[in-house]
Amino acid sequence: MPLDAKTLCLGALEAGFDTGYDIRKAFEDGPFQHFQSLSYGSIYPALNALLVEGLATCDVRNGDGRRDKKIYAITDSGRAALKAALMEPLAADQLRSDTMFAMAFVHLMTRDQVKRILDEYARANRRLGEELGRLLRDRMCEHPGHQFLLRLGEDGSEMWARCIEALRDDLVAALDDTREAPEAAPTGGAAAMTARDAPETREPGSGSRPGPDPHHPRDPR
Amino acid sequence: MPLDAKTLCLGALEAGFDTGYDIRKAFEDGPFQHFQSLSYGSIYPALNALLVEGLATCDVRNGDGRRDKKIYAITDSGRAALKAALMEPLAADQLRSDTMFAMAFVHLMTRDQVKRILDEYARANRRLGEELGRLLRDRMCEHPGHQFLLRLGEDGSEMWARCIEALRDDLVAALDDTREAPEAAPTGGAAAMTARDAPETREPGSGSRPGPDPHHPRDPR
DNA sequence: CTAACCATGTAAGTAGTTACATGATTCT
DNA sequence: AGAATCATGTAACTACTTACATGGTTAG
Repeated sequence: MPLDAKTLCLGALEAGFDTGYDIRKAFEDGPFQHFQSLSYGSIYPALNALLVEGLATCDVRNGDGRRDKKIYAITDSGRAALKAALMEPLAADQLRSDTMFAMAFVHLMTRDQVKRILDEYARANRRLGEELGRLLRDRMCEHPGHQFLLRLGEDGSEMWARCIEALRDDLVAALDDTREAPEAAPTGGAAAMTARDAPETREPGSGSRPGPDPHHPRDPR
Repeated sequence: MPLDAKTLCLGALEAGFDTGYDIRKAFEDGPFQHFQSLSYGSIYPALNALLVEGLATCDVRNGDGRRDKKIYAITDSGRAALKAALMEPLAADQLRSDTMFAMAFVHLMTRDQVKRILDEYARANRRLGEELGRLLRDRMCEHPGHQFLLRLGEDGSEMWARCIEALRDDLVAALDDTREAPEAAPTGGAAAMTARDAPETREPGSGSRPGPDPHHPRDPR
């Protein structure tokens, strides 16, 4: 079973996000953005439930004039509950990618449309990677867990973008072939194969392909 | 807006899955498994809606003795509707990874638990990659779109697994450091406390991360 | 002989999201 | 002046999932 809103909020509190507003930001632009999502409508009720169950406490700060601010904090039993939730088997990842689904129907699109979609998609992934990287470096992250999270987000996004770009050209080429030369083309051939091989052949070093190469000049300091 | 159940079914029909049962398999074990999910409760109503709207037709096969089988087929206007859906801006990918979220709280876990979770996670991803690869090769896929989908799924999963493995060892090492060298903690609450401390103690000099080679020996093979 | 597979469907439940209501403050 | 940010909360809605109901067929 996937982690529910309460557990997610507990985690956010443990991570140092201490108001409803702040928690939402953690899931919107913060360290969790790539891996979970949660909106106000889930957060505030969850927070109240945590209070009732004694898993969190709340300290109301009078914000002179502006709306009162509720500072939440996780309790020991809250931390125990979080721990317990992490102990039991974690649900498998769930991905939903309309773009990838759409790619199953390239035959209904123009070459240019396919190219545009894929370019945009790769760019979006790269942007995400950069944002996570910035997050990692800007507020220099003490926390090994957070570092891990952000690095993986960064590396994963970057690599996914490279994958897309690597196979994009093959796809577009194949499209041209099947459309312009519906019969003859043996195709797929060279370009496709080289890209294809990379992942499984444990080639020594030659392949410049989409291989995992998270070697960004990560701040060797 | 994400693609709805109707559009997803339309796509499955276009891809050649022609019964409700078959469509579910396409999302469960088939080419879409990695990118979308859909269950009976959505599929059958969607299929009926498509019939009503003239986007699909249905041919009832009498399965002597066994339950009748309904063979669906996409119509021209169905194909047009699918095409139209793919034309308008596609929703961004949405990932939900409880495992990655959990990694933000490694300080609440034992070293071995972290290792176990990560190993299992990497293995699961690798399995998925292999399954998609098998799918790609077994029923040799004519279709450029399907090929693209399966290849990306395969490569992506494999690479993600590698990423995990590459950063896993660093994480575990960092964990050992911060835990084993807590400045002379009196330790009232045993292991839990020492683990707890890590995040806020802004460790002064040392830095758990030795500068050189922050990650992945990167496949020195 | 039992488990898994084939095959369709529905009703009830779930867990969320969206949009709204409210309002001060700070940036452009 | 207007937009964005800070800040909390709720009610209505939505779109799906789960579990059930049904039952023949095939493989171990």
